[in-house]
Amino acid sequence: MVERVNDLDTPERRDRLEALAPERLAELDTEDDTDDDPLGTLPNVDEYDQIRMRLAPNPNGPWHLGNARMPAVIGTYKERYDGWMLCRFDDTDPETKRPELAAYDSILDSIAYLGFEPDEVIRASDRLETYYEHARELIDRGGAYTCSCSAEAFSDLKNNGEPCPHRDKDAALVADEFEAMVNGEFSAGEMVLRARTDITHKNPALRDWVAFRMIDRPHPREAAAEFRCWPMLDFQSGVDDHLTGITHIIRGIDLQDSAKRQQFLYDYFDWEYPEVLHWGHVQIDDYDVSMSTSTIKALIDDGELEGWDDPRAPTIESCKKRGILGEAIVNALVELGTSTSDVDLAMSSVYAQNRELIDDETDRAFFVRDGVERQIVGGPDAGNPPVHPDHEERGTRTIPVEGGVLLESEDLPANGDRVWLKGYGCVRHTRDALEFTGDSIDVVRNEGVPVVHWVPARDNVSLELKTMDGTVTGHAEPGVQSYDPGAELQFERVGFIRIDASSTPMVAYFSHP
RNA sequence: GCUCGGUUGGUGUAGCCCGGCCAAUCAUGCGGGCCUUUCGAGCCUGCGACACGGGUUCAAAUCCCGUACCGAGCACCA
Repeated sequence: MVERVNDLDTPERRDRLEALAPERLAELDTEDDTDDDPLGTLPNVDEYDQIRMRLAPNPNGPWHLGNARMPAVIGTYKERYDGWMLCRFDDTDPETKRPELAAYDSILDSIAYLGFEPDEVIRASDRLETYYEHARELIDRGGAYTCSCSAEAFSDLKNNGEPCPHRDKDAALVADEFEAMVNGEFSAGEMVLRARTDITHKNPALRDWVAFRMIDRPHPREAAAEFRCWPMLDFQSGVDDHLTGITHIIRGIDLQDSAKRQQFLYDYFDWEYPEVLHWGHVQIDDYDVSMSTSTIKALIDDGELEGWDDPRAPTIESCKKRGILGEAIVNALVELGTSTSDVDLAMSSVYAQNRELIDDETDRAFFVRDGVERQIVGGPDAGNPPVHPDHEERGTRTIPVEGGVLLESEDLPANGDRVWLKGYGCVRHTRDALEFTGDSIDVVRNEGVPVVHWVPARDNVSLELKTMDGTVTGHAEPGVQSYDPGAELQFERVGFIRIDASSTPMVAYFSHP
């Protein structure tokens, strides 16, 4: 029987199924409604009235493209499920990953550039009292103890699955010592509060982790500068996720054990842990600079990069300068999905997305790098290429040839050969000039005459083009002068660019081919 | 050392939970062709992948075991 079914082809099976069980066929047909984004569905969405997610950036510097993945994916899910999105600054380390005051705003700016707006913004450093209250509650429930072991001494015990002497401390003493921590009566390293998990747990990463520690250096935010007793990420984030009603957490595989650690906390408090997804690290091709906040910062400090918006830096600010839309970045990042394995983001994918978004609206212009000058002999006074080849209604540009033209040296034909100056006509290279031939466009179609871009030798605009490989100087056609900073153009046969400054020379950033 | 996770074409991804519509999706990339006064867009077309070995099964990308490789955690970082 099974073999006979296997022998049927798909339409035959459908026919048989329709005859036997039409309702099952309808089910099959509706199973593949797909969304317009490539992300998978979130787990158990039906169990929640509202999907609530959070971005949890550490404000220790401006964002790079990897950081953008969080708002790109979470923001996309928010839109799909009509959910709620929190931006929570996890700024609880004034020492090792010290927050940078300017980063709070710059991160919010980057999120906005990507096209998203958090429904609420909070800072962990505003919430210390809340964490203290929960720590007291945890101590009351027997879930934590103060410990004055050195990090090394505790690590040795822990690795052998042995408790430290402080583990069975009297609850009242724990409470007192914790208040002393809160009051700043200890210095860094002298005392911590540990979560009591399972000191013999087979995974050593979960054994009695630190919940609070002392930090001597004041927090850079004035409002938080007086505190010395700071929660660790697992405690702070665990409490906040519950209090803000987060239903779905998405975070990196480096935090794979976090949920397991925090589960002990949730058990003590009798809370329900949110759904959690982990994704791998993102690497990026095409850049020589690694996608790491600290690396980029170091290169800027050393003068290797001009700043966070240097086109060689894989940052959001640099993309913005280059005219790469936030939407293009988001589309490319969303395409990466949320797999747990490490992924490479191909910049060609970002470029393809951006091209699709801006191509139709972007005016065309000529830009000649390292120009070779030649006089034009005979022929009209000016060329008139279209503003956009697909939109005749947008008109034409007027580019004079009086006084000669500049061609890219590679485009200058050999003596005696012809070349078609785009928007002007066919010319022949004779000794030291270009003679207008009056040939029709058929010579391009049938005889293989190359088509090249050009600019007037005199009436042109000097322009510096900043690219990932350094700055290129050259000359643009006169009309480029009239574009304001922020405008995007396509330099024909060169690529898309964004005008950055109307100075002399003008400054533009190269977007992509 | 202990623990946890991963491996689908050049890149990314879908499918895996619930084995059969999978001779494996879509995008990007690269190659051809058409069109074209761009190296852009559009249209047509081609290239190219289930890490390896066993097992279960009528049937395995999908389930199980092992191997290899990659990654992560075992911080008083996030």
